[in-house]
Amino acid sequence: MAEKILLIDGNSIMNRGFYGLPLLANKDGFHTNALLGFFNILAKTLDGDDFKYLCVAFDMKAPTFRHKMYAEYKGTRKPAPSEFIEQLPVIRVLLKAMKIPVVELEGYEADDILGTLAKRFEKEGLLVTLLSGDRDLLQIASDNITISIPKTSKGKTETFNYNTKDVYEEYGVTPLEFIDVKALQGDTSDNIPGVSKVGPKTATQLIQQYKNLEGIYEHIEETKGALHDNLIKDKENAFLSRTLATIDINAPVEIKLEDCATVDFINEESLEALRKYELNSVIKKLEVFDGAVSEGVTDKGKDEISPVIINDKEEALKLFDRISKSDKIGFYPAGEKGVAISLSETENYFINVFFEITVDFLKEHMLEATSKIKHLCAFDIKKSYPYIGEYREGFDDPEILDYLIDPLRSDHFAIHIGERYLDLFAGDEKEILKDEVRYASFAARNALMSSDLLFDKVRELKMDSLYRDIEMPLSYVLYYMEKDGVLVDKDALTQYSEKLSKRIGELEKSIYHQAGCEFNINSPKQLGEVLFETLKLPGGKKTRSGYSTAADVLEKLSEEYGIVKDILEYRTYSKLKSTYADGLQNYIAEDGRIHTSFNQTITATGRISSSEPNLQNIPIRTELGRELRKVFYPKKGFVFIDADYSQIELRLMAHMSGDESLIEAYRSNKDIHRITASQVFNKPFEEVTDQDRRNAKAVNFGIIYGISSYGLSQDLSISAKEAAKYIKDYFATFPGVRAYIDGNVSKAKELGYSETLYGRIRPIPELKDSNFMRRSFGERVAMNAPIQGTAADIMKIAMINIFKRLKAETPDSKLIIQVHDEVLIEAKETDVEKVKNIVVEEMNNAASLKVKLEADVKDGSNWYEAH
DNA sequence: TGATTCACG
DNA sequence: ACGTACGTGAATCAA
Repeated sequence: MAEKILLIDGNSIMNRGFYGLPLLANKDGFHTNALLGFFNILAKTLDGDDFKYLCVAFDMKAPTFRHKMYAEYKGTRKPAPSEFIEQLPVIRVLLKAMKIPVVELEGYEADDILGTLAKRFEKEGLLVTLLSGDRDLLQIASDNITISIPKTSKGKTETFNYNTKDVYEEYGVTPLEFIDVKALQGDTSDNIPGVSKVGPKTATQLIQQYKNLEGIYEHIEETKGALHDNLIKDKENAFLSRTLATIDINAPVEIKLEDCATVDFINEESLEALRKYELNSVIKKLEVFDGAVSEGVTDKGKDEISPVIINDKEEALKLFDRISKSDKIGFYPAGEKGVAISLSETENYFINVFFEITVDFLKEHMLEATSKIKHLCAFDIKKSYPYIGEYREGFDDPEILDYLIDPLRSDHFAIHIGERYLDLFAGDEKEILKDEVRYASFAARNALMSSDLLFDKVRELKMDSLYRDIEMPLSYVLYYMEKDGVLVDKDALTQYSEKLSKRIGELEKSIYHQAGCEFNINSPKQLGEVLFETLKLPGGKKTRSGYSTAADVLEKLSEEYGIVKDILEYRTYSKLKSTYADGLQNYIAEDGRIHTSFNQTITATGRISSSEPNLQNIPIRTELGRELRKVFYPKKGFVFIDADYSQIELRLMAHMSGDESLIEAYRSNKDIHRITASQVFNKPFEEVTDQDRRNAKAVNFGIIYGISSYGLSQDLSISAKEAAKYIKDYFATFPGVRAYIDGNVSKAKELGYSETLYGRIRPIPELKDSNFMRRSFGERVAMNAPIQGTAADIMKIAMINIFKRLKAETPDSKLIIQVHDEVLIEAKETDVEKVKNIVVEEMNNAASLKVKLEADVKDGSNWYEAH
């Protein structure tokens, strides 16, 4: 069996990677999608074949200058985007670190280098695979040289392989004849003129008949008409084109075969470099290919953990004693299985739930043993509170720390922190998560080892106060809210569901009747076909998968077409049924209550999110949906108290911009949208119409979201021009607002992130993007994030204070739900007034701003009444 | 698994 | 000129 070598067209494969993957970036905002794509294709090619040798060739010319792949983009020679260019030097650095040989030659394209090497190594008896996105290389194909062309879309790579016969099957000519075909047809993007009016079909046919250019011109009389004339006229061009199209297989490449031996991709130097660009998946994918000739460095970073397993009560008690004498521990509970404890990098324990060691036993003794501990570190610390007691100074959660450092990431968990900060590679995350004991052990130890490191970073970013005074105390509040949960009336939910079912059945019938056929109304695809093809309603295509059937599209048609009206109603009803009426049932626990998760490390802006189930999107905007809130009710002897901030974001806009007119508008204590309308539209307050008010309200929202005339025009169903006028008038009225949001954008562009009043950061890599759409998105984010984020910060402060005071003053009353600017409390009937006062006071005083914060409060016997 | 749709702030 | 509002989570369909 002959030995195999893999030759790679570096620029071309980078290019495939770049356009095949979304614009990924590491946390510094440096784009990495071409790099990642390159290595994914490499790994896929290496997988399932056995290459002993490997080498990558690059063009020496600037990518803006003339190589075809950059010009593939529509004939005109667009310069490659900066996001791509910045990755080119990096791939060279990475390959060098990975000891993968790179060949570049002044004045030669990668094609020439690859062609030369392919032919040379073929002669030496090797089997050659040439990996490129460029079909020009097909002329090199032979029985021993395979041209491998990967196609990447949506992250998935498919590869097409060509040897002589494959080229023949697809193009009807041999690889060598392929050159002459191209000489005839030309290639505008490659500056190859070819022969006028000769395209792929004619070119192929001519070559099939006459073998090559010489053959054609020997039998030139056999050709007829315009083709004949063009062939004669462009004869010189044809031969010139062939020269241009021919890959040079005699380039002065000096690399020797032994230099191309694959040794170890993953070594200390490459590990560091790959991590810097956060290409961790690459490490995993490529290290498996090292093995054979590896020098043993690969295993160095491999993380194995073998905790001491404790099944014995006496042993457990001894460990609890050691814990109580420790200054610092890492902890992670594994549900019903036991707990993991880490005393140092190498002292790791797992206490099994076993025989007389029950979960309660563990809780009791852990509480005792940790009661005086100075420093306790735990991922997802909410889970640990049953074992470690109320939050206090000295508790750390690396997950929260990492979230503060970069809220855009979605991997703040133990395994990833190990990889990113501790150089510990535990292996496949999914595998580890299956083994709760193993995961808990990693989590306990990694928490212990990473917390200080992460805290230092947070302190450098000036978020230590945000962390200590807001996020950590809040984690305990959230733990309690989850634990307490909310009562939900299961029977009422069932009744509601049945009511919906009835109407859904009627609508179904009516829709089928009007459509003249039965179909799946829930399938946007089928629905689109029925509406726009069968029934031929106006309203064309929108998405790439077919017709858009979104509500805003259908609403335009609902006046005129009964079926559309029914469909919209059907949608509303089936949404209410599946997501809420039926969906919520599955979450009602033994105690009759729903215990949602309040997630603290998810959102980009600092808000909390709620899941399993999401209690932050319970319907309210329509009466039918709002009814659903009646199923949330307080336990006997209790009432619901609901408080929400009145326009907190707009008030923050007033405060943070310092705009005198807006501040004054708030101080006047009049309806803010009406007063905005009066000032922007230049009318006396009393003459403002309801339509004026609606428009002003939409503008106010737009301002907070990062206004654009188009967005506003969509919202108000007006032209972009009219919307632009509104915006212009708004900024003329409130010049301070404009200065402020412009300042936000330029500050964010400078820093790479935006910031809240309390120092929370949100990175915005899109601001550096060369793509207009993505960059504009970044700008809107820069306008919105400080406002939305500050509102979130303030609500968190209020929650902490409400929690404290309820505990001290009305301990039976509990904070149970938060919906961004609203909190719901299950309060003892006898405490109603007290609780109302506490909540309003703490919400209003959570921050002291240039305009007052105002919370509205209400009580009721269910959520419907209280809000 | 990703796209679409829609519930909330 | 480019094509859009900011932030979430769940259900469903169609690969």
